Amino acid sequence: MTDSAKPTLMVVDGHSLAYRAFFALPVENFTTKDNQHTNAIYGFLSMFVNLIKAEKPTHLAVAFDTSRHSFRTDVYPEYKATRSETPQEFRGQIPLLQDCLAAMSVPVLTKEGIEADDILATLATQGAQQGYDVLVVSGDRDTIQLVTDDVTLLYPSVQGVSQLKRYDPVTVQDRYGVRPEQYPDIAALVGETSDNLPGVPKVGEKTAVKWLTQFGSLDELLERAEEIKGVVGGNLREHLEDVRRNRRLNRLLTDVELPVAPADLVVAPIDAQGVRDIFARLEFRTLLPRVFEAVGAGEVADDPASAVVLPQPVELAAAEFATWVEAQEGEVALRITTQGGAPTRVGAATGTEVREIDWSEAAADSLRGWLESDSPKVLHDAKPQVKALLGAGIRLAGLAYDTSLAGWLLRPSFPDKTLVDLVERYLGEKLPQADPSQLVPETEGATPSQEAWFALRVAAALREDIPESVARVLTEIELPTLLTLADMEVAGVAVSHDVLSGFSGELATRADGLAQDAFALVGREFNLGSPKQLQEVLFDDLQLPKTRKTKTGYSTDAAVLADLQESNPHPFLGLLLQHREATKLRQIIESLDTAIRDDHRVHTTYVQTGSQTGRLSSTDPNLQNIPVRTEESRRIRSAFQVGDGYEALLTADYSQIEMRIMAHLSGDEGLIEAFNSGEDLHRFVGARVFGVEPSDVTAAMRTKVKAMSYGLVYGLSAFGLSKQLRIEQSEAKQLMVEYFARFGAVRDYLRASVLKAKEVGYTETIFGRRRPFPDLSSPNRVLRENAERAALNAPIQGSAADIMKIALFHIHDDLRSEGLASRVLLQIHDELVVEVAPGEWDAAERIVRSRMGDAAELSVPLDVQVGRGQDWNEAAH
DNA sequence: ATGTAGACGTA
DNA sequence: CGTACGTCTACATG
Repeated sequence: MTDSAKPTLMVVDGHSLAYRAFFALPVENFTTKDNQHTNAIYGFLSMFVNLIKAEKPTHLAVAFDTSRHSFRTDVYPEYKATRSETPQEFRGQIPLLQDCLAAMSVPVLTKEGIEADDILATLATQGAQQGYDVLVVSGDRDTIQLVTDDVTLLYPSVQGVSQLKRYDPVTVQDRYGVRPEQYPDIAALVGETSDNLPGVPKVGEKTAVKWLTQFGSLDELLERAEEIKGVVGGNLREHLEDVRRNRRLNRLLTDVELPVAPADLVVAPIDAQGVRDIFARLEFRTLLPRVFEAVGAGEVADDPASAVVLPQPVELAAAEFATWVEAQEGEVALRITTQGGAPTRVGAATGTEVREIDWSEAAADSLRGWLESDSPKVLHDAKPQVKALLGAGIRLAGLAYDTSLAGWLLRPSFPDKTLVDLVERYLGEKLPQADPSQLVPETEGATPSQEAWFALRVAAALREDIPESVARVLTEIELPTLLTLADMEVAGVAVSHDVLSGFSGELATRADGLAQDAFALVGREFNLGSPKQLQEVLFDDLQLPKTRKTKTGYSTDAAVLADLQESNPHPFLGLLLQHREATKLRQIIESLDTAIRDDHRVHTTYVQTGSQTGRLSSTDPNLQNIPVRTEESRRIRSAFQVGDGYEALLTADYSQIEMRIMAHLSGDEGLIEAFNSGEDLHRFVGARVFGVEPSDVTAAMRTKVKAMSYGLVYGLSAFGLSKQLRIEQSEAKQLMVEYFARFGAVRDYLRASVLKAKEVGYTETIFGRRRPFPDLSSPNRVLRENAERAALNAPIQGSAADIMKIALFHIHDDLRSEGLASRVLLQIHDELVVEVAPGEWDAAERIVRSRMGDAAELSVPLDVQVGRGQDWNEAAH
């Protein structure tokens, strides 16, 4: 019925609709891993994008209440007073919802002391006067009064938030029996319980409509109230003032002063990256394409790129290509495409020109000199390219910049690691990509040299944004580490298939036996590996008490099973735990075994941008989580063996590096003394905390202070400590008090460090690596406290990561520069595994000890433990 | 085929 | 209600 020539203004009551969504959607399904509830946000946005898609408004705004206080509460303090407190879980979602809307370029309107519906009423009135078709979207019945021929109300039906009922003057008349502008008269007579506005007793909608029809208007009715007979007549006469008050309060303001007019609310292009970022944080996946679809691809603000003119690649012969790159004065960007780990093409770029060639023997020969020279080169994600060159016998040097690492250092929390992402974020352009789903792509992807050209420009943009200290972390730590990691990945580590498969067979037999015993106990067979089926068995068949709740049911993890075993001993529990252990070990062994390559070695990939703190991560397979805790699991480590042509494995690990960093950063004299005394740390701390001689520290005391010390680094609470140690919360609290009485500077440092982070918005390691923490000032308590713990940990874990990286590449470089064949194979956060060539043990040990010990100048020594063996397990002692 | 939840391995 | 990771299985989606 809308006149397509007229613009459509849609105004939405964000508060009331989000509130309905909050109750409509089960919170279990809408909680992020950080425990942020998102049901109201999701429900609102879901409905919102449907609306935009269906109604295609040309102008758009969402209004929110500021607080419960408004001019209505000034007039009538009891207004809405009976409403229960809006839950914190709901209120916390509103700022995030507003962030989403901001990213979608939707104006968010609020005004102190004014309710959202008054803003709606004002805009609707103005819009209708100015020739718009107006759509009011609200869950508050009072907005019915706004309906006219030009103003339509969309009101959520009882079925749910996604169903909106459309009210025009005819529908209102049909449903309520009065014209829209009379609806407040009915509401005034009937009253509104939810707003704590009592009406006339015994008067409902029917009576109210009858009276209004009979008298023509509310004023007339109140004037001639004497004419109404019976009990209700009496009631009306007794409540005249209430009705007048109700009518005053339910009249929406149409003259609120706003900073915007309808014309200012024209639909704007969305901030595509901003929407991606916040949706990623809220863990919305399916919503993203819906938003983009609703706003229409043409409306997305990341388009202007098509206007960028790409330099056209010039294909050269190998010798000419080498001459060209060698002739360049400044940095040259480089992009080596690979297939199966071998180079296929090479592209090079300066700011204005691009050149490329196919990879070939001739190309390798011509380019070797330049590639191995110090001439500065800029790459995006250099490591796989460095590895491909190593495979071709070329060792890349002169690595001046890696845009992937730089992007990560600047924003470690964002997953935009591809060049496409960086081009979009830092250049606001689109890197042309061929559609991989099409055999004959409609759009040409960028060529290698064009990608290099983009990388060079991204590097320039990143250099603008990156603070000095972070830039130094890139050039002085990350880039040399990258080259070291490439060598480590290429080297791999020898793993014995025979050791693994023997163990795997044993475990399989054992797991089978345990499963059969368990089935016999329960009286039926089921899948022990299914948490769902397991719950039935534990809580229905065996009638064990319910445990800790999870999103989908009750937990069956090892900790709660151990608790259950204590409170309700049952032989099934023991079998289950043993079965879990056996199958877990077997699964680790299997995945390791399938990762063994033809050279009998396992080649992991270190993800240098894989953490937010500066640590590495390891994938395909992950060699940083090989079991070690139990005697049995260490058999897996004995499968990691010294390779052919080498003499021994050397392991070197930092002892208590995080506590040492804490001692250094806090300057706590007690802790510094502990490390300088040479005494066992936990014994020393235990002696101080419990006021006994170090020799009198019992095992129990040591366990307690050890847990406390480690917990400190993670922001542990008395609650967490009591749980971990299985002691009373009061005792944990007391332990913390005693601990801090002796080591107070530690607490002072931790407090000050979080406070500083809140002030500047980021944390910093000893070497200047930064991690942003926007959530430290979040009004949402869960988000804020999570951020506080992470912020407390980040400088400590991050500094340890920095120190290890520095030691790692120095060891790597020293081994090479001394012409040794020994090589570093693995890094497990605070441990290195080195494969030592015959006759090189002493040299290797010397280099490892000195480089690890001297990696940083702290106020306490960096202690390094070195072990030697034929396999990883043996070398660990 | 792809994604999520629960569980669990490491520092 | 302790930080940082990766990977497996089962199971629910498409």
